Amino acid sequence: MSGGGCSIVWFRRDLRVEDNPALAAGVRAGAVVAVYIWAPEEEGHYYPGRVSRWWLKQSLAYLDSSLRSLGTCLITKRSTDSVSSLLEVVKSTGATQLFFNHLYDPLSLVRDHRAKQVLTAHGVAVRSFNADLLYEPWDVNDAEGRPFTTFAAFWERCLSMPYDPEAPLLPPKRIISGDVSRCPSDTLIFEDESEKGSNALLARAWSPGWSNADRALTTFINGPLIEYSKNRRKADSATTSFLSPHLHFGEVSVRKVFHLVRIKQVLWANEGNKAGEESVNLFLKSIGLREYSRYLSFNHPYSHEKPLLGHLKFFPWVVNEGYFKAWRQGRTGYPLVDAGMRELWATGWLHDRIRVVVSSFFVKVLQLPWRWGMKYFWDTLLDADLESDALGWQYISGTLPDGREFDRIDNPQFEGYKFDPDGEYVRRWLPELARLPTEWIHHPWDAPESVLQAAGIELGSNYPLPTVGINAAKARLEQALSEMWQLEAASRAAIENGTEEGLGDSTESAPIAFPQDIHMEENPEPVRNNPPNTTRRYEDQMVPSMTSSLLRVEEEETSSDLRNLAEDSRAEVPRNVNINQEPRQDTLNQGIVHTVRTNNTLPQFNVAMVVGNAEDSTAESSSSSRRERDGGVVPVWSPPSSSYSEQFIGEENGIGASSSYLQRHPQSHQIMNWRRLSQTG
DNA sequence: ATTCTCTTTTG
DNA sequence: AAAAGAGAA
Repeated sequence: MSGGGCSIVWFRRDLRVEDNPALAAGVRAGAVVAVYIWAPEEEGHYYPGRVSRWWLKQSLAYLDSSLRSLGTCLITKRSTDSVSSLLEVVKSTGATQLFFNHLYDPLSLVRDHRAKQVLTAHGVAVRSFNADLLYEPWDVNDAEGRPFTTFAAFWERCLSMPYDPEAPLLPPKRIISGDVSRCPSDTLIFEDESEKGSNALLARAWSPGWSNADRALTTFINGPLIEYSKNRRKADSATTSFLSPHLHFGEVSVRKVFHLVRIKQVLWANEGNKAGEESVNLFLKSIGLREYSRYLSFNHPYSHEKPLLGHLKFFPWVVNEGYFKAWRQGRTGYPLVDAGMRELWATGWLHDRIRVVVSSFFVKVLQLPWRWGMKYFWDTLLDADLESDALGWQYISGTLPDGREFDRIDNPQFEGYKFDPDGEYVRRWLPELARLPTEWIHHPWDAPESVLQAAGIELGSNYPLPTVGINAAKARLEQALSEMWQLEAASRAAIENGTEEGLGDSTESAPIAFPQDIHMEENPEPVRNNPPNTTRRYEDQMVPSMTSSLLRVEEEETSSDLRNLAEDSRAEVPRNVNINQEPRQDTLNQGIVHTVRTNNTLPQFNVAMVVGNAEDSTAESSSSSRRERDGGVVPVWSPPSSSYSEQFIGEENGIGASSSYLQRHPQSHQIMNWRRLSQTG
């Protein structure tokens, strides 16, 4: 086919052979070298947690064997710098092209852009594709062409785009292997000795790998999907799709999920199956939230460390590592929260509802800094995903325009009876409460002494009393808010007087650091799903360490480099390049629709486009390639041009904030509420 | 029809 | 927590 050397297909979080545009492009172009580069130091703080690494290991092995059955193998490289490793692979294989699929987290955006620059400079043709989303972030804009800032509007737009998401690609029938005789694989180490025991148990519950993902998808769509809406509020039932870890690593493509679900949707709509339709809409909405997390991360690349709305800048967070520890250990004294936290630690999994419960408790009752909680989720979740993690915690913390109101405190006792009405979930994960009657199971502190005695519970020793009472939390929240207002007023006055510039900024832009030396007792035997009659005392509950033991010192440099880079640059400011589009000829089924879109002006916001290697593009378009529109485009960051805070937070005083995010949401509910509150308080 | 109450939803 | 919706009186 295309002359010259082979192409590298760079796998990242697209560990599948089906509907993988980068792989398809490589196969079309001739011989393929499939590469995975393990460079966790590049992730800085966000070195993947134990269970996430376990999954990755399995998934890579699976991908390797799939590739082998197709005629090639997966080359694995251990690296501290992905781009240099790519160059080495280029040198040792004589590759002339590089294909990969887009990622949207801030680190990847920077790294992938560099990869493109460096390899292009070395004469390698680089092309990248959309494999992770229904629509590229820069394709979804409001009527004025600006990115959406609320989920509902975003998702509505996605569902009414003038062209459908791409139909999934079939897996290649066979792959011609490039010459890898001079490109040996490194052995990748994903777990240390202390982790092996715990990891062994994960395999009982989960099967990573793309065809397992496929099976999970089919099972879900043909089974629980129709009941999704009815069952979604049960903390405990196995009615979710369980697709999130598969989706995180790209073992199954969202586009495939979307298409299969849509088929059901049409079917049920025809049958007039109301419940089915509602279920589909709800499930698609959760897919939409995943899309939105990428969208947000792309448009606001600091959303994993900075609040999108800056109005909490002066909030006096409770920096109390004791609270943090109690939360992690599942010893807050609120049964639903504790059950959730123990399930999380034991299994790496939590139902979405319970994620909301425990994180809301964290932010509103304990009033701990949300990034701690976010980091802990990152460290412990099997489906840990930076973009979703950030979206979730920002939503809970009320720093999104459409997030939860900040002064809303959810009461875990009431939520307990809502999501776990019979207390079964609590009994499973808190064996010490197993004998408590349902009447008291979600608020043992109210139970009569005789009841507690009969259940073998001694509050304060057996099971803790509430760490913070709900009423105390409410009081403290009010007080903290008025404190915040005072601080803000002071800061505003200072700025108006011109005496002070960066007071506020320094507060918020030096975010409260992660606790450094929280090393907990690591228990070699992981806590399993304890049968209710086991009498395990809470002291036995093990807790993971916050800082990964695998982090090395040299990494500090890497990560701080990256952080500096991140701090100085900001996303966007498009210099829009019109992209080379001839109307696509879709070999499958959507050719006509696409002409519409190609005539539309291309995105002018948020992303600078780089036209792909010209020679390559033409070669592609002359063949009947279906994904050529993605092929030439790599999202690119423009060089640093202004400080972060102007762009993303916007100074509340309005100075020079014409384009500020906050100003686009002047009616932000939080602020209204606080004004009211501070007058009374 | 109108108000009141209970339920559901809220990213 | 608050608002919107559904259903009852």
